[in-house]
Amino acid sequence: MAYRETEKMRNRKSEARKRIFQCAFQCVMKGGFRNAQITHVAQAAGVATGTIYRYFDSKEELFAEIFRSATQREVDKVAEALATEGNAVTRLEAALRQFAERALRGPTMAWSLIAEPVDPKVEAERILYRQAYARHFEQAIRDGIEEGSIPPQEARQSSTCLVGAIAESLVGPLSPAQAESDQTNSPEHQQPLVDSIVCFCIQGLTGTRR
Amino acid sequence: MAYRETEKMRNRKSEARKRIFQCAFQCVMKGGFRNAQITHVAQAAGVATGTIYRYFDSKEELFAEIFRSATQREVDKVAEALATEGNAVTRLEAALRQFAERALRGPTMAWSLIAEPVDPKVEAERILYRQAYARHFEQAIRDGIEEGSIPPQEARQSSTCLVGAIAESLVGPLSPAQAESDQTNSPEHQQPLVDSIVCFCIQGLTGTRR
DNA sequence: ACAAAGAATGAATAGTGATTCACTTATTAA
DNA sequence: TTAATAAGTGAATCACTATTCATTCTTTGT
Repeated sequence: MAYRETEKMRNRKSEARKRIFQCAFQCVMKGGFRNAQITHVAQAAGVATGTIYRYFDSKEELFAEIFRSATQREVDKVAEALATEGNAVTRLEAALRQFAERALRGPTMAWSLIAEPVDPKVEAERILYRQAYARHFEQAIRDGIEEGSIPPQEARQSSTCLVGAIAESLVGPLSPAQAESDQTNSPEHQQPLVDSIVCFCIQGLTGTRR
Repeated sequence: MAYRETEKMRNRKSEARKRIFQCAFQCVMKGGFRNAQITHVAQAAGVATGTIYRYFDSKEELFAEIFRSATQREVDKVAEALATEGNAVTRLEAALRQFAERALRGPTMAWSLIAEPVDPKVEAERILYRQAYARHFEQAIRDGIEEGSIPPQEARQSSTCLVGAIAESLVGPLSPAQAESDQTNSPEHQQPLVDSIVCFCIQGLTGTRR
C-alpha cells in the first residue's frame, strides 16, 4: 500500500480549485460569459483543460457557481441595506440605490449577471436570484404595510415589479455597446438616472412623491 | 436569350417565401426559438434546407424577421390602446392591461418574445422593441404631465420602468415550467395578477392608488 | 528504491446544427 | 427542341467548443 491523500495534498487541491474558480471569475468579469471558454480559463489558471474537469462537473456547473457567488454578494448588500434602522420606505430606497449604484460601478459584470444571454443552467440561477431579491423586497414591503408607511397591496407582486423596473432601467446603461462609447459611467451622470428609478419605484409602492 | 423571370414565377417565389416564414413562425409558436431548427422548418414547409437559404440570408435573419413580425403586432395593440379617447392615465392603464392579457392568452409565444434566451441578432431586436414600447408609453406620460393627470417626472425613465415591471411580472407566469403544470392560465386566476401589476404601475406614475 | 494510487496533461474526439455547393430539375424565349 | 438561366435539393462540410482518455508525472508509504 502506498499513496493515501494527505493534508498537504488536500490543501493543494483546494488551492487549485480556488485558483480555477478565481480565474474563471476574472474571465467573466473581463468579457462576460460569452467568451469565457474553458480553454481560456485553463490558460488563465495555468492548467490543462482536462484539469478543470477534475474540479467541476461541467462548464455550466462552473459558471453557475460563479454566477451564484457574484450575485449572492449583491443580494447580501441589498439585504444589508434593508436591515438598517428606519422605516420600511427609507430602507427600500437605500436598497434600490445600493443596487443600482453598485451595478453602474461594475457595469461589465453587472450586465453579465442581469442581461447577458447565458446557458440554461445559468439562466436558471438568474431566475432564482431575481426571486431572491424579490423576497427581500417583499418582506420590507410587508413591514411597511404593517407599520403603515406603505398602503396595503400585493407585496409579492409589487416586489417583482421593483426587480423588473430596476433591472430594465439598467439594461441600457450597462450594455456593452453603451459602455464603450460615452462617458455615461461617471458618477455625476449616473445620479439623475438612479434618482428617477428610485423615485418611480418608491412612488409605485407608497403613492407618494419624494 | 431565354429565361427571364416572369410574373408567375415572381408570385410562386413570394408564395414560397411566405410559406417558409409562416412555417417557421408556427415552429417558434409551438416550441420557442430554441428548438426551431432549420431542418425542422424546412420539413414543415416541405422544402429542402438549402431552399431556405435562397429566401433568407441566415437562420438569425429569418428568426429576427419572425420576432419583428410577432412583436410589431403587440406594439401596435399597445399603440392602439393608447390612441383611444380619455385621459392619459386611463389610456395607459388600458394599454398595460391589453399587453398583459394578450401575453397570458398566448403564453408560449409571449415567453419567447419576452424572456427566452435567443441569438444575439434576435436579442438586438428584443431590445429595440422594448424601446419601442417605452417610447409609446413615454408619449402618453408626457400627455399626462401636460394635462395634469400625471405629476412631472422623467417620462423616459418612467416608461422604461413600466416596461421592466410588466415584463418581469410576466416572466414567472409565462415560463414553460409554469405553463405545463397548473391551471394558472385560466382567465379567473389571471385577473388579480394583471390587476396588481397595473395597480403598481399606475401608482408609480401618478402617486395615486386606484 | 519501488510500487501503488492519484493528479495533470492536452491532443483527439464528439456533438450539434448551421451552411454550402455540385448536381438535378424547372422555366422561359427563340 | 434547344439553349440559357434560375430554382430546388440534401448529403457533405464546416465551425465551434465542450469533453474525454491514454499517457505521463507526482505523491506517498514501506
